[in-house]
Amino acid sequence: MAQIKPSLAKGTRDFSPAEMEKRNYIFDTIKDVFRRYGYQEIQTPSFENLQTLTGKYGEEGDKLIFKILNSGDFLSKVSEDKLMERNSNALTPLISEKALRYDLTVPFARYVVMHQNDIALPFKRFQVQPVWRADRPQKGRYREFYQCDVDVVGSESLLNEAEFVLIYKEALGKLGLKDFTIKLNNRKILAGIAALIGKPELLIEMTVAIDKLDKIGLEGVNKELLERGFTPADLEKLYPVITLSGNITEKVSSLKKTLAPTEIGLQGIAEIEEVLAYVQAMDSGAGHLVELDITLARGLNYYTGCIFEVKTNEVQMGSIGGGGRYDDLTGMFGLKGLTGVGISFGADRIYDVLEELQLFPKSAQQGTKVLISNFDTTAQQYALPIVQQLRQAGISSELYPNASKLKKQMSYADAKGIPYVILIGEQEMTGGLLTLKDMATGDQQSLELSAIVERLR
RNA sequence: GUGGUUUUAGCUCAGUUGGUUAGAGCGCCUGAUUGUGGUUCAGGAGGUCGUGGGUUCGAGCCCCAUAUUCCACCCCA
Repeated sequence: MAQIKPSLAKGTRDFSPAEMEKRNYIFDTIKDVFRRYGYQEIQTPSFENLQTLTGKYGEEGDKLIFKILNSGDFLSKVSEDKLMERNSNALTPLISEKALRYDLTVPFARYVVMHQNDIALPFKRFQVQPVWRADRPQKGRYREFYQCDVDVVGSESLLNEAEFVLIYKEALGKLGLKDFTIKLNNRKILAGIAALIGKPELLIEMTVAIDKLDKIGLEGVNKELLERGFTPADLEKLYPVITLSGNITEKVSSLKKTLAPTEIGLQGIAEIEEVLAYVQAMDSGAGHLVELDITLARGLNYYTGCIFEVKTNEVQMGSIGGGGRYDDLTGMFGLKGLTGVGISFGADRIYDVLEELQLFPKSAQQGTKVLISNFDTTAQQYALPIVQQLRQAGISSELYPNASKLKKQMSYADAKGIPYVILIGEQEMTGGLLTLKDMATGDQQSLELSAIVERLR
């Protein structure tokens, strides 16, 4: 067989042992918080029927879905005309019926509809799995990455939203992040603003434009709004909203006045206030993390109420989490009137942030505690029951599998960061005591196995 | 999808106007030490210069294509 140069597919990475230790530390920390808030884990398949995924993420999102070619001679069933048209978009559904999941929320909605008779509402689930996006990779952006989602369906209470704020606070705090902001907004406020101008149909255009405020400034936003179908008179009305400033209470009271003519806008503000009140009642220290940011839009089309986004202020990085309420996601699968709300942690970005800030604890690297040397076949035979006894005593142990030079075995222990080595040779086997070497200090002493177990446990 | 950028030893990187045999540090292997790693010393291996074309007497260096890395858009975790 012809040799091929080994390489990774664009936007993917291998995770070596040291990286997996750190990744698992992140996953374990986040999952632990999820469980303590009463969420249970599920998993769904890596790929779904293409139909399940398309049309949920907006036009841009749909383009980023990785499609899977049908099996067999998939072109034989396609008509000559379709092939000659050379129209990829028209051809795709004919040759692809499956796709890699793009996020965890839509598969979850599908899951809820399919298992509606088995689950008790409100249903609180979490899910930690990889998702795939055919995006162009760059810093903090991969084509395969893990999301840690928590969602609850079947409860319209804003207590859920408030708990998500606390989950963010707790999980990110446990991971060592000190300075981060949980941005909060509500789609109803955005709808209210659009209604105020009298152009509810331009809601999406409006949010996309004002979302860029911190990037392109007020003038840039105005320019973009004009390009997207708004008039100078509209900009006049938008001005006080876009340039909203002050602390969260000031923003709320200012918005109340501006949005007074629109019922939906007032409703959005009321929801924000309620969430904040819950947060305050549960943890008075969490309120300062929350910021009302009415320029926060979030692309995913299915959000209808509160929306979240989390940014770290310690390093330059895109959002490390986001989420929101969706009132009718299950409706697309035939189950109407079921509301849901959830958030997501971007594990890979959090990893990059922790790495940059050097926040991984030493204990995130727990490997083999003791290596037993291998002198020759006799010593190996002698060591077999010993290594098992150590393992049964809960001590991570390994017996070097070959009678290589001791120098090589010691180097192995050193390279792998194994803190202790047990030497078993002629002397030890006749004397009945084992030699325990502490790799950090270089000290050696002769001990009985029971004493070694005591010491290493 | 658009524009730019990167690619040379296992890793991080030098490499002059296009000119003999492509370098360094770290790592790796061997020995000093046949029962001892991490330090020290001596020696050694390892490269189709991302890939495919082209220009040239001659290409790591110039041109074209392509892949890849990172960055800015777009969008997002």
